[in-house]
Amino acid sequence: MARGELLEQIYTIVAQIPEGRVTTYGRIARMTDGATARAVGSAMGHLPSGHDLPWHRVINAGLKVTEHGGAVRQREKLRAEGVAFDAKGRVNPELLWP
DNA sequence: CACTTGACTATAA
DNA sequence: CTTATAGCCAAGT
Repeated sequence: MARGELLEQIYTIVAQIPEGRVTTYGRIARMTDGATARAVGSAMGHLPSGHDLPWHRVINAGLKVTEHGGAVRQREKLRAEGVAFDAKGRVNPELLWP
């Protein structure tokens, strides 16, 4: 399995996340054939300009948005899709996409 | 090629 | 709750 295909799998999976739902880096990694959570995070951080992936629906294992440069914008997008956060900034586990 | 940096996670103390 | 360790990968320098 070529290395670049893992990224392709990651992009494909992220593109499948339904609106209003979320998933984690680790889950995506498990869905691919060999990628790791770190690889998924790296992929999200190196997304080429002009992409159409719902990157904002990918959160960390703690069901929270990882603090990074676009975290605020990410929360806004999720909020706009109807994703609610609790007092600790955590997302409802029921919104997890398999 | 080596080294660093960063949207990760599980485990232990 | 926090730190620390270890394992992990991609892209940039």
